[in-house]
Amino acid sequence: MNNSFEHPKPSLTVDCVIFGLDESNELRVLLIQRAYEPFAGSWALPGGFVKIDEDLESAARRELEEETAVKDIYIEQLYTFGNFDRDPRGRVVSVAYYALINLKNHPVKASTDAKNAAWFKFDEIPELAFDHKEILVKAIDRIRAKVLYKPIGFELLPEKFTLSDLQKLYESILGQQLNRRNFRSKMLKLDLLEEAERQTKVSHRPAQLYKFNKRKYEELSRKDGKFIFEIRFQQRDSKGEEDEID
Amino acid sequence: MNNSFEHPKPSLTVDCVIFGLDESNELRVLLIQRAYEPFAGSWALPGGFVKIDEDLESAARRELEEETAVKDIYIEQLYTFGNFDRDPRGRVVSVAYYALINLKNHPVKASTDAKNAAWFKFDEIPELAFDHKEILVKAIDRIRAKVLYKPIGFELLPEKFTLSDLQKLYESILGQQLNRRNFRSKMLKLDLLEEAERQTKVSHRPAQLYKFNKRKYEELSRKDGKFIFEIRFQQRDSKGEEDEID
DNA sequence: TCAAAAGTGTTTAGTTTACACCCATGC
DNA sequence: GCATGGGTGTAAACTAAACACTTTTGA
Repeated sequence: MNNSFEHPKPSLTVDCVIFGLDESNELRVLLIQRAYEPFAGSWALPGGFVKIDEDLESAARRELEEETAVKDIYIEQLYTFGNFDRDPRGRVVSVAYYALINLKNHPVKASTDAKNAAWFKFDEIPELAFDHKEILVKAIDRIRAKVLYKPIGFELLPEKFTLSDLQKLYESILGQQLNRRNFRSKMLKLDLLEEAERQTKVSHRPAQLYKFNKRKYEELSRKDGKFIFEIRFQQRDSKGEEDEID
Repeated sequence: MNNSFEHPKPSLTVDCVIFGLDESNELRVLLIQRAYEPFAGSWALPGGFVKIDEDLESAARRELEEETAVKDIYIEQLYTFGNFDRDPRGRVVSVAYYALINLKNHPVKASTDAKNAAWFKFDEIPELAFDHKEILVKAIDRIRAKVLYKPIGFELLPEKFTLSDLQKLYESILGQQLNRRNFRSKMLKLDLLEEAERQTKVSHRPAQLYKFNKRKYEELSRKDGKFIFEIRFQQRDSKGEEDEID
């Protein structure tokens, strides 16, 4: 392959918005602290330049692993940011990816190119380098919309989880309290959760653990034209808040 | 701005998937016939190289106008295609855009870089250059999904249209027959259509013409948390087809 | 008077919402 | 024995689906 076009070209980068859940089932995002200029010391999304012989998604994975040690995850393309003034170094177009990961399976440590890597709560996000705030906002919008009609939330949880874990996850992504009984019945009616064992060693009634049956979900999506995964609640003319007080 | 990064860079292009409706309310896509190598003579999506000081969306608009004379339309980013072997000339990453346009307001003519430009029905799409077939498929998937929860269909219609026009549009995008009475009542219940005059000079009962009230849609989307635009039909255990025979 | 498309209402089934109390465990 | 979160059922309101005949016009 020759690659000798005449005209000047933009540089091409990838950036990754990685979401994870913390111990209390709150959504967090993975940021790195930049080691080099521009924006040295600032927090930013992990990412970097695409190599000439590398697919975009591979580049995203590589940069993510290089900077945070997170690897072997499922990522999805978010959007491409290409305003001509978005990078002080010159014309840089960035293809953004996002992923939802299970925080426990993917320990984070800062490595090459990054001074530091850490998980941030949404309400504690610092100023970010470049237009990374805009990218992050777009990613949040995307998962908020997507979680309603695709079972992406399960990517964030360990293999076995309780319905309360799942509900807190939805509440955290949607930024909205959900009614417990309705959440449970809607989720169970989808018939995509398999019972595992019960919890042990909790100082309250032990909860049922479930596993998400991904295979079944995929079969239904393929075969059954009528099957729709949908988790959406509307709240009738919201006068009273929350779940009732017993 | 300096733009002197050392490493070799991919080239960056934009491609446009433009949808329009023909006289019989069938969906079509705008293709050009390439004037130059590679793939000279092949049909392809309109598009071309991004200039160094040009935003991505501007590039998409410029290329579209250069090749097809279509201009002043609302376009939206679709996806970025960057497999390293997608272009025989070397490494080329392409940011794809899509748009839905009203065919009558935007006459098409081939110009610079294109031998020819024409609207194709979905079942008559020829072999396309590069990975443009894949881009097109992704665009169709996108509008099929989006038309269910955003009123994008109206972009395809003239200002005033009948409910039958609108229904045919939905049927054409979704590839599915819809029940006329249910379609009408669902659409009217949204309360986003304004009555205009009636049809004249048709050799059957003249239909009511409507205009889409975009302002009202936007207000409701902003203010009313409960408001959801949704046009989706499920068909109960599909035994009988079509509308009943009178 | 015919052809062609517009227009309309109701019943039924299914889904969504709202809501309050008892249960099981560890400490 | 108490604190903590787990677990459950139902009635009422609403929404979606199915379905057949009459109307209006031009030719």
